[in-house]
Amino acid sequence: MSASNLTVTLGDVAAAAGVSVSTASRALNGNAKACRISATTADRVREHARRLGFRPNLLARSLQSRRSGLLGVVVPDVANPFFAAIAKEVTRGAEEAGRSVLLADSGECNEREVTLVAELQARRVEGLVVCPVGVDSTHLEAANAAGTPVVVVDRGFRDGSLPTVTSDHRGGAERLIEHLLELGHRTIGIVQGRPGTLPNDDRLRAARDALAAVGVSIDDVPVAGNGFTERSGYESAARLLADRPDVTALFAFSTPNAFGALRAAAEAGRSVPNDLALVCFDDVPHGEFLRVPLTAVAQDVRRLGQTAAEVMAERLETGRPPRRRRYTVPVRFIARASSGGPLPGAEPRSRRRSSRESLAAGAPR
Amino acid sequence: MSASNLTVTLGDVAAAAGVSVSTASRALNGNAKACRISATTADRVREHARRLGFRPNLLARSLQSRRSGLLGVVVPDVANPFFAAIAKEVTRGAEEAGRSVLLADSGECNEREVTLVAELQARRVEGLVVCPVGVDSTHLEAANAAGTPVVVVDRGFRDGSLPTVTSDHRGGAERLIEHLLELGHRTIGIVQGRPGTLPNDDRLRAARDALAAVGVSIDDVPVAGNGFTERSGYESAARLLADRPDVTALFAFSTPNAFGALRAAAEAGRSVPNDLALVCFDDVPHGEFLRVPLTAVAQDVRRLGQTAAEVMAERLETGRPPRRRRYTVPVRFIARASSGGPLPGAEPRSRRRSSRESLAAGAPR
DNA sequence: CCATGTTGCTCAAACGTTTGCACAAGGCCC
DNA sequence: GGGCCTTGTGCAAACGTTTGAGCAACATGG
Repeated sequence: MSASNLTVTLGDVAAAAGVSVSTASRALNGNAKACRISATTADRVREHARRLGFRPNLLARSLQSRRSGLLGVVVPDVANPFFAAIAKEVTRGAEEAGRSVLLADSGECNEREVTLVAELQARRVEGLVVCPVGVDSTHLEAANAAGTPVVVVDRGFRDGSLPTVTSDHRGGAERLIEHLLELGHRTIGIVQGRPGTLPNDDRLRAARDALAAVGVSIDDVPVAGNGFTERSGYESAARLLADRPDVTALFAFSTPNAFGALRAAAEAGRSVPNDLALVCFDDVPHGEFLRVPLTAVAQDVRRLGQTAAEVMAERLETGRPPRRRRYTVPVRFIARASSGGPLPGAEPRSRRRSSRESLAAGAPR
Repeated sequence: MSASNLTVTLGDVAAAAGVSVSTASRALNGNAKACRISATTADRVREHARRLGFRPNLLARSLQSRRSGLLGVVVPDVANPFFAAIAKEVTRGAEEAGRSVLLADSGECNEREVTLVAELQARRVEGLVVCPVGVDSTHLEAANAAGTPVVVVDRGFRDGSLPTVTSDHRGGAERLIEHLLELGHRTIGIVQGRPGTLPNDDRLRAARDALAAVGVSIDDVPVAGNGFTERSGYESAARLLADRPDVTALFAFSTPNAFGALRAAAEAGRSVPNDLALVCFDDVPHGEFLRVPLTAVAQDVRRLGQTAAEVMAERLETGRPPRRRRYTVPVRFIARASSGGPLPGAEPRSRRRSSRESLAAGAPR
């Protein structure tokens, strides 16, 4: 009998209860006391609302209150577990604050991202959490300037004013290179992701710096790759291994990159880790069940999402600009089998700093 | 100069152009011709709109047109790649139809699902695509009856009227059991997911039927498990292996279940596939790189999502009830190493029907 | 018995659009 | 030169809420 009926309006409830619309509104919105609605009237209104299955129209409410209760989330690929996890945490945060999430998928296309952001603005989202494609930020800067707070996650922009949440790309890359150096590697091929994006370039720079610190010239660091995909990983690793047969280790910038490299290595007749060490940025779920468990640096995806949600929440609640411009989430180094043991004939380097290591290859947790 | 400004209203544009709001509205909405707005006026209005950075307020538009342009999507866990993929395809479909997606995460909690559906209805979504927790469907039936078309994906309900898109759970389970039977297995332990859900129960029934067809009594089919999680897989497999040392094969109902079973097997001192065969429903990405590549039945997740999107699109476009009540998406059987070779001493059964097999273990694609 | 305060409610404007209808001006026909 | 169609535009209502201001009725205090 009290099945919800979306066509019942506040007016209908008011009429049924024999009061005016305004009284009905106040009675239902809890602040009955403050608005001096008698308890009996309030009860009567509520009773009729229930009976008619009244559902307030949030569109109307939003229009009137100028608060849509909507948060826009834009990611390059929802199906990618990385972004899915971020979306999840942001959604959770938004819902805690009573907001709903409008999710959009840019498909790694900057133009689409621009369109989507405009669309979300048109829907009057109160804020935007964006994992940008990373090419251009003018639309995001514009939205931010126009009063829609923007928080950027993962891929950021070197300059500009947008608060940005990222993993510690530099620290992670440095850690992996140091690991390889300790094992005696000096000629390390880099299977990079999408050049020009902040995560990629930060990792690349950190890797080069770490190598330069032990005297490896920048020209002795072969680099290839043009995307975070398996295909790019495969092609660039194949090229790298063909051009520079002297590389003893590969550093892949993503797990798909690493899987591609793994295939390329197999086809080049180099077995991992015996003939070639492999490390990668980003961990793979169930990594311990892989034939060659991958030494990796794991990003704390949930914390990335949570941090973004928090930064956004604070901006929305206080109305202030964000405290900081950059929020860096630590990564976790996990040594597994793919990096192998020390190179024969290499004197192991001493570690410069300590760091909590994780379990070894394939150990059940 | 033409930076978008969300506070600029149609009224401002009209005033700037020296026309009435209605004229401005008609000029901007393209139907200028049909509404007999002169070309010069239309241009002038557009020019001023551009200059002022006018962005129509979609909330107002939605309210007036009674079409929110919103589609609600509810899944139990966005971070799960399976649901993320579904969300992606549905999002894509919605955007093609000019709608945006409101995404909600029920966290496998039925109560939460109920709340979320209500919330989405309050926002006047035009349709709901739901991967339900699967316990109860009254709220979904109610929404559907109240005029918000509902399409159910993955977990459905045995009765009721909601159009439902699922994988061919029965066919997949049957195929895996037949595979094991061919290899000579007769005592097959079932590591099930969440009992009571349609995918689980369909798979279970099909498995039992397939076994019964070759004379294995239902009492000789050990079953354990209470969730699609790794933990449940681990615990139930451990129990199964302890209680019934005679099982020669396990059928896990999800990849997490399978990983759990793998750990349990290792701890029980049984190596896969030599001492124990293992097959599972659901494929794992990069399955060929696993130490023990898993024989599996892969769901076509994208097609699940696409089908849901299509069914919803047709319902929304035509306004008709769905053509069918059940849409079944075929699965793909993939033989890999985890099911091992024929049992020693077993006469291999002949296949009853043919089916396209996929590549063998670990083959590069 | 009048000023004052409190209680309980209604009126009406506003949020930013869309859209049916009316209306003025001009051209055309007879 | 009056009727009529066409063209271009404006008025005002509507969508379903919220909310400030106003107004009776009644109690209170002097």
